Amino acid sequence: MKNQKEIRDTHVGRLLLELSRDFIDEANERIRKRGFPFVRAAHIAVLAQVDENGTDLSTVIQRLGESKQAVNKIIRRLEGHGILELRVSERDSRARIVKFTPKGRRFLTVALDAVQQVEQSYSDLLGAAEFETMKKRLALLCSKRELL
Amino acid sequence: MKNQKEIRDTHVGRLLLELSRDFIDEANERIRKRGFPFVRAAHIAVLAQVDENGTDLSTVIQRLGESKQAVNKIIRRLEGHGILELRVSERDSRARIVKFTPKGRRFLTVALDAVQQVEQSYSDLLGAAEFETMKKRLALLCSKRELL
DNA sequence: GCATCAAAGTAAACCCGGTTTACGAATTAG
DNA sequence: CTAATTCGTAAACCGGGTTTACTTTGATGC
Repeated sequence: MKNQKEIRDTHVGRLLLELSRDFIDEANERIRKRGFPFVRAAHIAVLAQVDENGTDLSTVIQRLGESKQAVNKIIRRLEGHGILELRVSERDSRARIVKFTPKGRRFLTVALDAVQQVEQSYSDLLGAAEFETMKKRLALLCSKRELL
Repeated sequence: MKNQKEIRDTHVGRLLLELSRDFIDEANERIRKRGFPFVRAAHIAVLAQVDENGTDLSTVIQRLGESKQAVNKIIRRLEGHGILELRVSERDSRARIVKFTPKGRRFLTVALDAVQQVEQSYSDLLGAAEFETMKKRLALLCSKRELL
């Protein structure tokens, strides 16, 4: 029989939120130190949807599930930082293709590096085996929730 | 040997972020339907730091780890919605005490209810035993990270 | 007791990321 | 060809966060 206080402190939503913030903060700090001081959480979310060889703006937007205006703002900002570039599609002159610039590709490597480091530090804290099964369950939960 | 695409899609930061957002969205939707349509993620974070019998504003702020101005804004908004009230401390006339109003206490019950429902739905998806061990590991990770 | 310093809270200006409403321009369907 | 749809942009706004600066009150040293 849990009291209110206990629920508030220990429910899984709080744990997930706290850890996801910690993860992002930790990763961003590493990225900033390696020459990209402007990095923000929102950037990472967007960049994760841009493929190596470029992606249609509209599909980036659709994958993120936010309004096209919101995504556009972030992408324009990243363009301003020299990470992304936009080209007009040959197929459809309304459409835009989002691509990494050379600097953007460097950014990407740094970012993925940071992510792996933080992930490793988590794994160290928990032990590799336990960490892996935890991760598998998170992934399972994620995929099941997507189906709604 | 993972390729970049694979890392981007499967690192634990993404899983945590996705799930925590899903959890909050799900809980807030339930809360909105039960008579508190104004609820926002930031409210919940703040309210979680206010005890049954009231808490010093300064300790709420300190527990949240954000600037006092930011927290003040949220609290004023919650005051405007009739959820919280502020009183001057008897001990220190600079200080303020944050308390739930009667409506606020109703809100709290609804919110905790919603949280438990969502948590239960997660547990159902994963199986109770697996869910519990996952949660324990998340909590462990959380507490170890706090120590820095 | 007083001067000084620290702490609590507030105010204002600003930034970032998201929304809605509205629109132009290009493509597709009928 | 016309109509409807899709792609992107613009502008106004909101919520939540920051920094800088300030008042009021309390605590400390002397």
